[in-house]
Amino acid sequence: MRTERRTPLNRARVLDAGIALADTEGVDALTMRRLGGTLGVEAMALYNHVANKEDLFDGMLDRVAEEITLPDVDLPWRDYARARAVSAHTTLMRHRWAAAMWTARISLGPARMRYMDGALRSLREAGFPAGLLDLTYHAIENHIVGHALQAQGFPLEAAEMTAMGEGFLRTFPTDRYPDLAAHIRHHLDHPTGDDFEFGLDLILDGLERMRAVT
Amino acid sequence: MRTERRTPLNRARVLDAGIALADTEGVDALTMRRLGGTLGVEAMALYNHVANKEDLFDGMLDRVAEEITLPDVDLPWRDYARARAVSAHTTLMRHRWAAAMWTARISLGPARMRYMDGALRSLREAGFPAGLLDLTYHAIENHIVGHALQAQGFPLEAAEMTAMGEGFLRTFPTDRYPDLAAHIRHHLDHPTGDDFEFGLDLILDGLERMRAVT
DNA sequence: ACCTGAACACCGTTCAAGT
DNA sequence: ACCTGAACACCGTTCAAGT
Repeated sequence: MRTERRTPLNRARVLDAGIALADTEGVDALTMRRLGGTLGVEAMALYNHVANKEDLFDGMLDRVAEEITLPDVDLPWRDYARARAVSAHTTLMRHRWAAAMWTARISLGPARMRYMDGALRSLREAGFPAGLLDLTYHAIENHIVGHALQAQGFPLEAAEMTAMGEGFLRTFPTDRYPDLAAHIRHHLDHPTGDDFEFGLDLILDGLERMRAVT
Repeated sequence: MRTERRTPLNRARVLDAGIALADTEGVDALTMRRLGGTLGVEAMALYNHVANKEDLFDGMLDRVAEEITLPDVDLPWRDYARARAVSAHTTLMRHRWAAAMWTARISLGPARMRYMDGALRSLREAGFPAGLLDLTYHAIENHIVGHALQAQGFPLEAAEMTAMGEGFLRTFPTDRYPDLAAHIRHHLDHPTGDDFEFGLDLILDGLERMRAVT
């Protein structure tokens, strides 16, 4: 049985395979050799399509950014900000490894530039003055990334989550840290965790109030 | 010239050396061999004091948590939350590598447990009901971590920052992303970035309002 | 143009051996 | 009790060589 010669690699296929590997096995499992393996190719072949591992991550990140739905530019700023934040949040939940790189990397691809520029434009057109605008943008963005990073510590499956928590609480010094114990128990009872939109609306409400004043 | 026999290693010295190395050279430069080198010891000797690299990071993180000043428990919740958030923020700015691990790791040492338990206790005693309390805690925490992660992408020195930005803007498609370009320019003009407290107060104000209602 | 083999300078970690 | 040498199974990356 002869294995068919695969269609030649290209950058997009390398990036997508990288995302798939990081999604399923974790970002630590993403090595050039393993990534090559999933594509039926030696590790060195990847260097024809990405400059190095940094460039690979930057490319993966921008491809993730493409998955974020940018709202209609004519929406009121609050609806625009809310819709884009929710979409960014959903996307980062699908690709949890991306959270730690999301704002920490300076290198921006076109999709991330569109994302940022659109958000900033919406705020400016809503009348946020220069200084407040940048603070506003970061307040929202920090919440998105902070939440995604927090979610990273938890397993994806609810059952797995419960098992982890039970084992955790068994050895936990509940009497010394009663409030923390209650907090952990709360996480076990509410594994879905819709607290993203709670914090988001808190921020958006505050921003609307500030905008009205200035 | 004979080198004096050093006082034997212990866990605290290993952790502190790890923090110092990560602070100065970046977390990627923190390898067991290099860390051993800074302590005048072979890499393998470290395994007498930390179980493995995971354990090393967990230990370092808890030592960082010790640097956070926990406010007086008798303070009103808003003052407590604000003081602890500002102290956590200052600490994470000193140890930027810690941001990505801060909430993503489940393994908690005693210092982080004290930090979390104290924060949760203050909110509970202020009358936040069970459900709201956990949302509140995360809203604040997400902001701290989100901001720290965002700061990670920027160099520490103002001069270095300006140089980076100038080079960045030179090749930047300003006409295609005018609002993003303005945002970057804003970052260059305000390298200090006191936007942490802006977002923090936004959240705290919103929380106080919710607490008053319930 | 794209891929591979061999090689280099690293990693984390184990373990028997030293003091 | 603490440290080391040697070793193992990996890394990212370069480069000459193959098709």
